[in-house]
Amino acid sequence: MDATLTALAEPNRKRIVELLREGPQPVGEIVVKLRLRQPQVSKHLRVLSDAGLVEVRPVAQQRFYRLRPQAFQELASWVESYRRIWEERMDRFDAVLQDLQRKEKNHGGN
Amino acid sequence: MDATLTALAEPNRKRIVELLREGPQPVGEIVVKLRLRQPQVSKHLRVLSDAGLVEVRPVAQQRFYRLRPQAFQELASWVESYRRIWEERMDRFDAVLQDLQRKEKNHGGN
DNA sequence: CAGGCATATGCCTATAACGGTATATTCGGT
DNA sequence: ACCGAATATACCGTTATAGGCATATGCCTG
Repeated sequence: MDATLTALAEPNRKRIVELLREGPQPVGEIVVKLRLRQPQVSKHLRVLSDAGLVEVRPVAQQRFYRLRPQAFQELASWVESYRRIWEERMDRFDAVLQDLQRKEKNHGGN
Repeated sequence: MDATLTALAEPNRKRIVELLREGPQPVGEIVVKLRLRQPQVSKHLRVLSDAGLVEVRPVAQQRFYRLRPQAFQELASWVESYRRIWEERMDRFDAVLQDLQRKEKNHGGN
């Protein structure tokens, strides 16, 4: 998860990922479509690959990269774990705070 | 979205976010629970705040931070946009590749 | 209004990571 | 076996960012 987030945080890497949504692509095509230098693309793909976000399939001397569904499932379920945050009525901020205050005063703090 | 991902990519920042899942906390409590120095916590909170991931509410000289539901909703829906990736049968990697190859050969490539 | 908390900010240093260019590697075709 | 295409790796310089420490700011209490 950590690696996933780090990988996606880099703008060009995120662009690559978004491009790959269209389907598997060889490195050279990514280079052209995103106007990046080939070595940078290879490096970014390396990071994405280490993070488990993409995988490769060699075809002749080309290497096709595609997204790895599993990584996105995991990311999705991590984000889901925050669902309660926004489903529980969170606009009661002040009420919650007053609660906390009260508890502190009562028994000398947590 | 970019800012969101960058913010979450930093390990200590992610820790803060996960801690805040338990509810709003003043800076000092985060400092203690996560064993970080106060200035770093303030700085990380600044970044999280700029990214819209958290918001503050001052109470006396304390400042309570809490997660901002909206940010997580947006993150969730970004991840959701990848759902088709894993719902479409993606194990047909090779088939897809053969398709691509064919097209290239036929009309001199895209 | 002085003193003390809680938090934020400024400045510095170190390190990680990106981009650039050159080069190595792998594989297919002749 | 050699050559060229596609991709990966190595090395370098630069920059962004995190951590550390000192200090400023805001607010409550006596």
